[in-house]
Amino acid sequence: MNTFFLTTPIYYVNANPHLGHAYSTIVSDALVRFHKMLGDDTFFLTGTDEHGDKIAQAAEKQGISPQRFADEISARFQALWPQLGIANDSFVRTTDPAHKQAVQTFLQRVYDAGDIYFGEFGGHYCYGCERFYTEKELENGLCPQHKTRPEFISEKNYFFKMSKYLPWLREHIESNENFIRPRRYRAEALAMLESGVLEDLCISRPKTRLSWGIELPFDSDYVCYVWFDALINYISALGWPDGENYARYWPGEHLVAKDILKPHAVFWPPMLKAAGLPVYKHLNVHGYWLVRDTKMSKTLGNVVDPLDMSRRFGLDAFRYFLLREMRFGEDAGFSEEALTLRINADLANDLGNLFSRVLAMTAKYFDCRVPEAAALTDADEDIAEGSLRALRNFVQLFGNTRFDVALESLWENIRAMNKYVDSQAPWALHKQGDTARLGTVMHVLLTAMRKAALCLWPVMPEASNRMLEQLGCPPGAPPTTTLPREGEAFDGLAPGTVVAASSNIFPRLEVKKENAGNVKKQRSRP
RNA sequence: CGCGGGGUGGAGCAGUUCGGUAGCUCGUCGGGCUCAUAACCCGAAGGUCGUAGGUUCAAAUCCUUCCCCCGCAACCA
Repeated sequence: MNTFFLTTPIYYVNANPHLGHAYSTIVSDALVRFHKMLGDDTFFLTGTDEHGDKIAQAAEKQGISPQRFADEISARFQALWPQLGIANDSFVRTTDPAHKQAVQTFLQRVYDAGDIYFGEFGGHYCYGCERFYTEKELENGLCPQHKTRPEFISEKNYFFKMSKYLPWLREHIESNENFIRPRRYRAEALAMLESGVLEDLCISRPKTRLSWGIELPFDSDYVCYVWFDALINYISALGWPDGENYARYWPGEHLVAKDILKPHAVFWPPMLKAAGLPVYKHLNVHGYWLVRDTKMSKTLGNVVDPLDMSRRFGLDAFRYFLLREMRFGEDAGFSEEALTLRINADLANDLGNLFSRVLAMTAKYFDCRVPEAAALTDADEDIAEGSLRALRNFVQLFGNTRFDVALESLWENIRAMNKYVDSQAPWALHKQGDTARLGTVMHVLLTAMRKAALCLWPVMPEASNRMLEQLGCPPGAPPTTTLPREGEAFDGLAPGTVVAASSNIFPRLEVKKENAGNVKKQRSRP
C-alpha cells in the first residue's frame, strides 16, 4: 500500500485565519482525500507556528504572555478547520513540548555532525525594520524603508553550514523535474541558487534580543531562529526520531504558498540532509488570491473571510470554486461575482440540473429503479467511454496538482451527458413505448453520474455523498471503492437499485437585480 | 542590465515544453426542446494572440528590441 503524507504550512499566529490560509488547507485536504480514494494510507498535518519577535510583541501589546496569545490564535485556527470540512489527522504547535524536544534533538545532531559553528556576524541593523541590511541594500547608507542611518551591530551567533549543501541541492532540483512544482517555482528556486548570494544560515538569536523561542541545546544564551524551528514541525509531528508515524510516513510532501518558497526550497532540504534524513518528495507551491487585482491586506480592508463565504454560498460550492477557479501555482482573482457565476454555471445548471432531470425521469418512467441496459448504441458508447476517459484524466491531473483542468475534464463528460439527454430524448422514447431503449439510456446516464460523483468526493465531500446516496450507493469515504478500480469498467450500478425521486443539491443563486437592470439599460441604448 | 511571472474576441482563461486550421467558460444575438433548478440543446456575431523586427514553406508558439502589469529580493496562504 502506498503512503501519502501531506502538510500545510504551519500558520503564523500573528493574525486571524483568512482566505489564503483556507485555500492552502482546503487544497491540501482535497489532495489527501483524493489519495484516500486511490487507496493510499494517508496522513494529513496542519498546525501553527508560534515563536518569534512578532508574537512576543503582539502579546506584549495586549498585556498577556506570548504563550497565552499563541494559545488564543492557535485555537481559532483549530476551530476553523472542521467548519471547512478539513479532516486533518494531527495538529502541531511549535510550542508543543514534543516539538521543542525534537527541535533540540535535531539541532544537537547537526551540531555534533559539525555543521553548526559559532561566528561573528556584523551588519547594519535598522531598529525600525528589526533586521540587518547588507551594504548593497542600503540607499546612500540609509535604510530604504525608514531613510534613517542603521547602526552597525556586531553580534556572535550560530550558523548552519548551508552553503556546503547547496551544490547537492541544485543537482537534486535539476535532476528531479517535479521536486518543486509547478515549474515556475522550480525555476525561481534554481535562480536563487545560481545567484550565488546564499550564504550560511544564521540560526540563533541572542536571548538579550529575543527570548520567545526554543533554547539551543548547546548554548542556553540563545534561542533558535524561527524558520529552523518551524520547518522541523513536519517531522516532529510524526514523532521523529523514534515515532512509528515517522517510520511509516516520511518522506512526504509539502504544500505552501509562494511567499515561503525560499525556506522550503532552499533551507529545508539542506537541514534534512545535514541531519541525515531523507528529503521530502515534492514541494507544491501555489499563488495568491487577489481581490480587485491587489493582494489582500488588513490595511486595505479587503480581507476575505472564508467562513463567511462558506456560510453564505455553501461549503462544497466554496471548495469547488477554490479548486476550479485557480490554476494551481498562478494568482487568481477572488470575487463574489465569480463565485456566483461558477456556482450557477457549473454546479446548478450543469451538474445539479443533470441530477434533477435524470432522477425525475427515472422516477417517472421506472418507479425509481435503475433499469437494465440493452445493447449499447454508438451514442451510448460515447458517454460510457467519455465517462471512463474523464475519470482517468481526472486521476492523472488531480494527482499532479492540476486541479482546474482535472475538474474541467470531468465537466466535459457532464456537459456531454446533458447533450445526450437532449439527443436521445427519453420523453419521446417513453411516448413511443420503447422501454428497452429508454432503460438503456437511463442506465448509461445513472452509471456515468455515479462515476462523476465519486471523483468529486475529494473536492465536495458532503455533496458527493448526497449524490451517491441519491443514486442508491454507499458514500465515497471511507472508500468503498477506489478511483483506479472505477476507471477499469463502465459499471457500478446494479439494475433494480432504488434511486431518489428528485434532486436539488445545488440550487441556483439569484443574481443581483441591479446588474440585470444595468445590462438592459445599456442594451436599449442605440 | 537583480530574479521570476504575465500581456490571446466584451470579461476570465487554455494553447507556447516538441512551430502547421486560434479553443474553453461566462456574456450578447437568433432558433429548438419540454425530462429538469426560467435550467438544457443547436446556430451566429466577435480576436491582425502587447510592440517592432528576424528565422521559416509556415510563428500565439523560436530569436532579438521596446512598452506595460504583477510578484520576489525583508517571518503577511
